[in-house]
Amino acid sequence: MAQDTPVMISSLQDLADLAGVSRATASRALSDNPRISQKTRDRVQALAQTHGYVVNRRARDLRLQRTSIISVVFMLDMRSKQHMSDLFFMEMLGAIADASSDRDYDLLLTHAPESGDMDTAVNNILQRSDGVIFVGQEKRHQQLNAIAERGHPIMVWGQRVPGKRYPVVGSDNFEGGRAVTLELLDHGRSRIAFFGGIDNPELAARFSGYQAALEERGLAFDPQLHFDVPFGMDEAEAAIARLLEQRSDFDAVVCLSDVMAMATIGALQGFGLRVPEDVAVTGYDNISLSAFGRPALTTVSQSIGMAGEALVDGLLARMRGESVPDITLPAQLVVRDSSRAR
Amino acid sequence: MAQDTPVMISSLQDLADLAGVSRATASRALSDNPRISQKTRDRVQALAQTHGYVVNRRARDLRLQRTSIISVVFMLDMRSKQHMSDLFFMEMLGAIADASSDRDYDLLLTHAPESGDMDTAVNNILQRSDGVIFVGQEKRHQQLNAIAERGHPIMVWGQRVPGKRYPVVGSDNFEGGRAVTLELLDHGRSRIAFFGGIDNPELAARFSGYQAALEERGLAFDPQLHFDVPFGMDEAEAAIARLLEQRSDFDAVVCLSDVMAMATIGALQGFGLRVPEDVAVTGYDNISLSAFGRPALTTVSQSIGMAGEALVDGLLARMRGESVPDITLPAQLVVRDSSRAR
DNA sequence: CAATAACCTGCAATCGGTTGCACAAATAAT
DNA sequence: ATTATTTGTGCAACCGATTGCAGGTTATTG
Repeated sequence: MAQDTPVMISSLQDLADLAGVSRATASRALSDNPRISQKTRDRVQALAQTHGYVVNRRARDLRLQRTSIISVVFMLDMRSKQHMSDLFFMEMLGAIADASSDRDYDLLLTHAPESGDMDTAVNNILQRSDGVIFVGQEKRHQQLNAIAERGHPIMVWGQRVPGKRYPVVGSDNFEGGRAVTLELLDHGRSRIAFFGGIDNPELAARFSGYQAALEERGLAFDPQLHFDVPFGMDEAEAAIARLLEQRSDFDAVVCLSDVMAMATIGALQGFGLRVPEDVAVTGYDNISLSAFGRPALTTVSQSIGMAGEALVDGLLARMRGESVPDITLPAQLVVRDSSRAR
Repeated sequence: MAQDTPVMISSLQDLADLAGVSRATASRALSDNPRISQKTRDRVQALAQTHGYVVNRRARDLRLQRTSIISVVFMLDMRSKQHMSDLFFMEMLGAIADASSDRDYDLLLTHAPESGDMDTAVNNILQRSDGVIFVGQEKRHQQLNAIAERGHPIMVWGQRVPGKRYPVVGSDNFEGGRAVTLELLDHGRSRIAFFGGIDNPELAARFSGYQAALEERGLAFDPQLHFDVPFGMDEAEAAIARLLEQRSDFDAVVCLSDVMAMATIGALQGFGLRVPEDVAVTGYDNISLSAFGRPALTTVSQSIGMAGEALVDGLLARMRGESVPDITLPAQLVVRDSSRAR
């Protein structure tokens, strides 16, 4: 169990001494610099290996004028109570963490500044890290543009909005909204409500997809069937319950998130309606819990794992000064019980 | 003086030049060193303020032989498929992130090494950070002891196991298990099953609480009613479904986690049993979704926010060389519909 | 007015690496 | 054998802070 480790080495100097070379040579040997003979390189590297030497990243970073840290900022809309507990964000964080750790970058979690003072907050963040990934663009589009224009490397998870100056990775929200609506339309539903605010670009795109689907099937969009339901579960369920007392002239509901869909199902059932027999419900995000409700949730899967990688790789490219194309990941319909009576 | 010059200052040297003092004096002025006259301190600090100067943490850390980073390691049991998507861990991460950011430490997320080679992994982690918070001790108790004995600052979210050499913060798992069982017993249930493996100290403590409650009410513990259900939702639901085909001679189920409880409710309902009328179900963790299932979940709340603070503060104390007492946070019963027929 | 104490401030070393440049040794060309 | 190349290493400056120690002012005292 105790593998006999020889001398404990902590600095490059120690390693150099041990190898009988200078610090400079040792450094180059470790980084496979071709100017160092193969023999020396091998010897130094072997020595480093057996003595468990690893470079001090802070020292290296200091010299190289970088930090080896990527910041992640979640742009949550506090007002609407959408917060970290929204599982989608958590799963996204996991994906980004995996990707950045693979690429030898540390991850720094940061709050989005609640109020408007984004600038100083972002400056602080940038001083501590080499680049920033923003998850969600919310209504901060202008601020993101300003940051990008100052030349700071950033990537954004979000939607391609016109006039943006930063690269985004996003899923095809339009297509997702369209697909889920078509699924309902093509299985006998005709009065399809849409639950959720559309006050940010991603949500607006899903809403457009919903409208497009209706149109494709020759149905007119009825503004009465769009309800601005808050994101938080508590508020959502209460709001939906209130809504149901006034009207229930729909046979399906497209929800903006899985969490909201679960709240909706709860409210419907509490109101004595059966899902999906009386009202079909669909979610969005395909969070891991969505398969386990009663009924299991029909939803749209965003490729979160791919998103994490694309965001991190894109950011690294930005840091190298390269330009990065926008990426749209496929949104995939996942059909489960909540949309179809068996 | 009162003239604002938006000169961008990046190094301490710049600031010193601007103030007409040496780097040394500027450094001391910023840290309120009493050896610097009040007048000079004020002037330098004001200058730093107006020019938006902030120290380069990497440089400072290098000099001070530290990193200003706290690592968090989630000790997930990969075998049992309990993973990051378990919401409890996510909420815990959020709490730790908040606490450490308040204290000006960055957070480094790390995977627990899947296999046994914990030592080198931990060495790597420790080289990058000043201390480590382990969330969950699993079966790694010995390894944690070894790390602590080598003098590395660590804190563990877990249970006070005998012979441990590291400080823990945990919730009162015994009391939580006891409380939830008593709740069931005192509302008419008598054949109470226990779902979940007890192969780590925290879970074992909950199980002990369950047994203790039975005993208090004069009931014998029936080993037949303990089922080792896997943690992952897919596996859990499948396992429970299989189980139900063989037997259902119980009127209540105590589950080890909320996620597992949701799976259980799904399986029961799928089997045609009503919850809570036929079988009452309780969870553990009080994750934010637990209030919204049908029925809403009776569960035990662990004070995650407090836990995050206690873990971070404890770790900082360890880093200062202080000794830290174990902390047990209260486990609070949260009664909802899943345990009581209305 | 000179001597001593009390205060401020700056010099320079240090943390642990990376890298431009100079130089010595080995090899190739004349 | 001498000069021109190539090749392998080392010297020393640098990244941006902190801090022990010495030195220069000013205030206090005899």
